[in-house]
Amino acid sequence: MFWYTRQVSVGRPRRGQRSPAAVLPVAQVCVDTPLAHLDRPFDYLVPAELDARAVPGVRVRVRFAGRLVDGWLLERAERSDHPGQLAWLERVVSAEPVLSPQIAALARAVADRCAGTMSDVVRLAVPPRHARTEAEPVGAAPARPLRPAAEGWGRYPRGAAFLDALSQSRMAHACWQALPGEDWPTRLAEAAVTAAAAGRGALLVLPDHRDTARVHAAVATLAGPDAVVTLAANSGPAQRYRRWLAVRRGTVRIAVGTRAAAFAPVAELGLMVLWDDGDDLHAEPRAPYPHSRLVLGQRAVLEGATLLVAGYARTAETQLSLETGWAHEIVAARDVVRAAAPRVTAIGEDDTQLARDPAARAARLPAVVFEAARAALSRDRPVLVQVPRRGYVPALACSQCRAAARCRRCAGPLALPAASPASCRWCGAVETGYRCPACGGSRLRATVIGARRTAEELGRAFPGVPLVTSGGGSSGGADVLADIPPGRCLVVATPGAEPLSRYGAAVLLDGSALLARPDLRAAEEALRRWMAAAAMVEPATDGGRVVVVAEASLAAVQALIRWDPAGHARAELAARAELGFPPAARMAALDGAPATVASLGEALDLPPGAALLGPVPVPGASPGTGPGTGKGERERLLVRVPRAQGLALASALAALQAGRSARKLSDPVRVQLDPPELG
DNA sequence: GCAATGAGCGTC
DNA sequence: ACGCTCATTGCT
Repeated sequence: MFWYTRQVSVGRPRRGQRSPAAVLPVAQVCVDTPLAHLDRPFDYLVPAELDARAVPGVRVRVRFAGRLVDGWLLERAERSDHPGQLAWLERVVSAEPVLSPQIAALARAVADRCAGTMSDVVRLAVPPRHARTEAEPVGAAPARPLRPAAEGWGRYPRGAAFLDALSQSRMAHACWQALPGEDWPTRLAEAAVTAAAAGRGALLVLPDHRDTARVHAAVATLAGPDAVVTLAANSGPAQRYRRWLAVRRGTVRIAVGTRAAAFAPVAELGLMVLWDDGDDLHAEPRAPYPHSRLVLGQRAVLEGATLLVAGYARTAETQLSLETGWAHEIVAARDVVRAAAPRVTAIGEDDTQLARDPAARAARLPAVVFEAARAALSRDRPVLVQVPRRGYVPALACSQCRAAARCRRCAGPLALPAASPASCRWCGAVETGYRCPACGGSRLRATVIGARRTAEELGRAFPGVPLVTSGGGSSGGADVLADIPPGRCLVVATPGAEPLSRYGAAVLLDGSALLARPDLRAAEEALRRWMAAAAMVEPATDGGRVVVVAEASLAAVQALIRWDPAGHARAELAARAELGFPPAARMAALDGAPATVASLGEALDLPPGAALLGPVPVPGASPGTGPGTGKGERERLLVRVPRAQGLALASALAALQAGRSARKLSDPVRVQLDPPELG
């Protein structure tokens, strides 16, 4: 029961004059505080003079524990359940309702699933205000576009039905495996414009700016340049806010962007697209670490919009959504896939069958690689060479016979930490006098550097052919080549930095580096990157060839050869179910100081079926060497529960964090649900 | 026995 | 960073 009592003005006599709004005098406010135990709405009295502007969604200033803090007005109410006296709403920062009821509900749902706080999620969802931009006149909503023809979806048996569902605003969650060589930006644009033609909004979330630009261009081609905006953090605060406002105000119906755009307040949302959900750029690095897949999945449930998860490859998570019946698949028939795919050949790491050509022989090129490249160049086609990204720990091999170098003590892989002697990655033993057990050679070479060198050697085998490189620098993608000159050319690129082209052949040299990663997703990730590169190669019928340097017996290699992303995802999901790993189970990683982590087990009120694993050293933080040791040492406790207990696990972890923040424990514990990297 | 002072805590 | 509670202190 709420009773208005005139505030006794202690020290602030000027405030005594305020009176509350006549109707709905209570404002429920989400206060912007980092404290987990305060993650709930707080009630404030709306003074009569703020009545008109204090609408749900506006930014407000309130007095909270004495200090003025930011907040978001969630709802107006007739009364409060708070037994004490209410404080006044101090200020409505702007009239713009930036946190719509839909996005507020989404932020709450995402926070609940990630064991995070609503204000943390709202800060990810709502861009910083830019007052001058807010005051600019609002544009008129453009006319509805016409439903596009979209014949391109005809190659997929359920494609037409999917577009029909969109045009009738029926929900139809789907997972689409694009054919090799598919003009996927145009297909996605067709889907988005189909939704827009039905009067609904569309939101397309892509891993990086290059993909975003391609989809933006495809939508603009179909529906005009005013029909679409790109929401990007790299375009300056004014422009960023202006575009975001255009989406919120319904001036633009189609929005594209990277992971922050997953929260974009698109009006009357009908379609959401997530492209290449296996790309780790979709994982938000800021607390509470929501993945775009989770955000869009929650929105699909809350807002009744269709979610389309699309890519060449398929993740185990997406496979699970198919197997539970939540989504249906849109895939081409086997013979259509075969007709579109290049011919894929796998050669082992130690394949010593060198080419007969003298130049290729001098460059130590395997015959298959040389032949594939030569054939493509003779058809005046570019050749793509995919090399590992920087940052992978290079493994060592005998420089003479290329046999993998192994530790004498434990047979673990030898590696070369920066400016130090070779040592074992498993037991740490230092190897000084290496002798190859296969050929007696005494010199080592780094296989990853060797791959890069192979790319150079490839160039030497084809004198006179232009050689360009893309990616691989430390400048964070600034050295990525968008296009390449037409005609014959050798292109050396790191995964994700491949210039757009129709290649005659591709050589995938990063196989061993990718597959050797001690990560649960290594195989899935390798296949995803290989398919992204191989999809740019001409079909086998036109002579397109792909050579992957990896053992043909590996499942990921087989899936590439047969171009079978669905089969690989099925096997991956089955394997994870067997091991009790996500997405078959739900896991949480709790990172903190060793003493703290050790005590977390008892502090948790875990749901039934929960298991604790570890503690283990936090992956990525190399133990024993480097400056990151000592007091900064961190350990990780893993908690695993059956999938059905995911929400219960998250709420137990939120309660843990609330308890810690209430007790003012400064020593932080990082909680991450279904962490993307699992040793 | 009780006011004056200060530390701790919740936060509307 | 404010205002509340509650414990301690010091004086009558």
